[in-house]
Amino acid sequence: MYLRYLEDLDTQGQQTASSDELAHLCGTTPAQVRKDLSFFGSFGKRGLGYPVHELTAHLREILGLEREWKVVIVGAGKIGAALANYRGFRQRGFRIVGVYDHDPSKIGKPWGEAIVRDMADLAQDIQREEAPIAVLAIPSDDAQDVVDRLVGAGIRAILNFAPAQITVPPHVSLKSVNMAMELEGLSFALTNAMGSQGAV
Amino acid sequence: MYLRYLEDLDTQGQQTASSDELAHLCGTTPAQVRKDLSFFGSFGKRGLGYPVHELTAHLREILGLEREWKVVIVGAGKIGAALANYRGFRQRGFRIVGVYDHDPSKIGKPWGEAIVRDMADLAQDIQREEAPIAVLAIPSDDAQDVVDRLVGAGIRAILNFAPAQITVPPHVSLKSVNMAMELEGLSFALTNAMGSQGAV
DNA sequence: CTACCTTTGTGAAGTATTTCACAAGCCACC
DNA sequence: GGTGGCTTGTGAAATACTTCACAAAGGTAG
Repeated sequence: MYLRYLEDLDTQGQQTASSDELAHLCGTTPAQVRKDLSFFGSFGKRGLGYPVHELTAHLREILGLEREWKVVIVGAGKIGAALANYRGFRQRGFRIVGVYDHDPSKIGKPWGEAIVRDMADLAQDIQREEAPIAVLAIPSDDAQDVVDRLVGAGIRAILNFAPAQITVPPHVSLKSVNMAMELEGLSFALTNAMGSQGAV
Repeated sequence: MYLRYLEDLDTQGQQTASSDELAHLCGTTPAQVRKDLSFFGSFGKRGLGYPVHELTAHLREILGLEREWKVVIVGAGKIGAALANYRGFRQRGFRIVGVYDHDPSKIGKPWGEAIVRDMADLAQDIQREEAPIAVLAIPSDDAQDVVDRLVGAGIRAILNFAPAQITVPPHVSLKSVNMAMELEGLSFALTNAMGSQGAV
């Protein structure tokens, strides 16, 4: 989060930013900003603040964004399309090297810059291309199945959009986004605590 | 999260579930399950576990899912399409009453069961339909602008997919999902702590 | 009806996270 | 080169969250 705002400040030509300013931008507190950043090192100058450009570079390094990550998208539906279209991925060094589906009516058809490939080839393609990250945009029923295949093929990280609890071995990183649950959280906020809380 | 698995168990006809079982399904601990549920009341029977069907109803009530929520989608792009297509929303009581865009080439065209409307009409439509929830699926640049208009029209909750920090007055609930940040989290997990952590 | 097995609900203990508060350091100005 | 106004970095205090552990039930079998 800090990185995004620092990049904005950087393109605006701002030289330094105080923890107070960053806190305001990110919706947190100055003390939190300082503690967070101090975990990785001592980047600021007392009396001045943090050097925007330099800190940006540091954070990109810390997050591993200096290299390019190859990503495969599994599931050529609407969510997959939205993700493939999203410029932010490429800007941040994530290159989509393949899109997969098992629907014969989709396989072989062009899809953005890529062509939809058969999910049956997924495992060997991952090994050949050595893509470490997969984005899962398929129905829940197939999710764990596909995950197991991805893990077998040597995937290292999975971003899951299927509303299912999936399990992976400890050496694989997993992050799940569940849009229905997000809306339910809002429903809860509206039902209770009416008018008492803001951002949740 | 508990609700989703309880609904599964319910359709499978299971009568009761122990905190241990729920913990396993949800990837947490039995003590955590009990503490979480006890916050809202005392639903279980000692020696037996929790009554699946009854607890499901309780949770739906607590989350405010017994009523129907009207939702407008702002932005008729790929993300908007993915969301509108998502059956889970309707199943959970979220009814999409309108889709808006400011692109003249999209306005008036059919879009799923709805027709894309002009964003200029957004404010008055919200007031007329009294939709309390908006899903924001538009580019970041316009996000805060549109949010301000939504707030002015009396929106009560916003689910934001634009990768921008937006601010709302305290009586409006806000939840943001940022897909680039999720991937960056995975990049971090892969760069550091190689092979030491699992799900993040 | 009693003994025993199971599982909840919950204070207390243990961790983790956030906030406080202030010494140390940097800059600018005189 | 000293003085004063800022701002960081960081131990310590405060707060929040998770886990432990066990008394208080509920059920069952004999």
